[in-house]
Amino acid sequence: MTDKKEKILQAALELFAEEGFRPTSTSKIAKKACVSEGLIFRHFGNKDGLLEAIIKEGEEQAKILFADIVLETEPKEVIRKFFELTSKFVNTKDREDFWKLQYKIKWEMEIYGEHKMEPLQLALANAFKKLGYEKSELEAKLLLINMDGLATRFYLQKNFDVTELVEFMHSKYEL
Amino acid sequence: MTDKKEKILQAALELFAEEGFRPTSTSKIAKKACVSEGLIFRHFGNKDGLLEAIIKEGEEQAKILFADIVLETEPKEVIRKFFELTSKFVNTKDREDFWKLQYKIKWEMEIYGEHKMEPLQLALANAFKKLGYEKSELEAKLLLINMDGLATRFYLQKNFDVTELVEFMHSKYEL
DNA sequence: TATATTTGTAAGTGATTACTCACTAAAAAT
DNA sequence: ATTTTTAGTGAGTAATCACTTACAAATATA
Repeated sequence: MTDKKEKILQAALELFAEEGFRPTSTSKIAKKACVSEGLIFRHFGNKDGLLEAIIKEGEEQAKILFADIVLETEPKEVIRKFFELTSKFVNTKDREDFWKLQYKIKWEMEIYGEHKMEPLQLALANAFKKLGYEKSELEAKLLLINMDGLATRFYLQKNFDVTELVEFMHSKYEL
Repeated sequence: MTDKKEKILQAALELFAEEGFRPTSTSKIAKKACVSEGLIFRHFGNKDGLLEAIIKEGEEQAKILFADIVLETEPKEVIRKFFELTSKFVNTKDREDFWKLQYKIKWEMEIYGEHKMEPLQLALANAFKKLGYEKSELEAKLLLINMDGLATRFYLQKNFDVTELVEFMHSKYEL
């Protein structure tokens, strides 16, 4: 990975997260990254290839975050760690940009990618089952949907207080 | 409102909902509506004016849907009618397109427009208070966030069963 | 019926789009 | 040391973008 290639990825991540994929032109990315426009196509083939590279890189990080939850056996800890995720989504500017991009892409391309959340959903359902919840699968589904709603607000509504609501949500479970 | 003007609005609504605002070209709208491209600018000034006209038209319908909930005094009925909204969002192809567009626009333009939901949130908070809920405002906020998550899944995930989850959510309240 | 206004079109406009091409400079491999 | 491969550039490309303009047809008003 050369220095300029990394600069392209960084600039593209920021611009895609800010303005979306299609509205961001390759010339703008090149300008921000201080490289020639042609270099983008040398390294990534086309604009879609650039997006793929960004998503692939981010998914590696996501796997690490998810692994900690999925490998947890203590049910209460599974729930707790899940809620802890919300703060990790906005740990760094890069991570915040990446997750914002994920949602932007979802709405722009109209693909949800539910399979990526499957291990997380299974881990949650199992935890709820252990805790004696009746409809553990639905409980897990609902929790994931809550996160989608939370993300929607967090990324789109200015001055939205996440922690207040996360704590409230957390308190609703008998832990 | 001439026949062709309405055809433009209809075509634009469908295309904006499908592909988003900026990625949809005025020439494509004109082609779908079977009118000359110039007519779009005659009637709506520019592309933004066309979007405004669509949103304005849809908001009139939204007000009617919301009024039924806000004017309800029986707390249990307020909650019930709120959950009933989910089915009304997908009553007709036009309505489904409009609400899908609303969310697409949110992510494309990065504005949430929380003020539009304020009367609904107040009505819900009041209902929860009457029902003896401790943190009624947070309860109302959470319910609206649930709807955002539900919408995200419904519009983006194929074969997603809304009613199953809506019923489950509904059952969680002591009604 | 004559005039004025609105509705509509076809053919443009310059700017921008994703992407290519011909070319150099540097690094790696032989 | 020489060849080959990679990294990088700058000036192109045709297509498409939102939008304009000049003009015709339809409609409303007098």
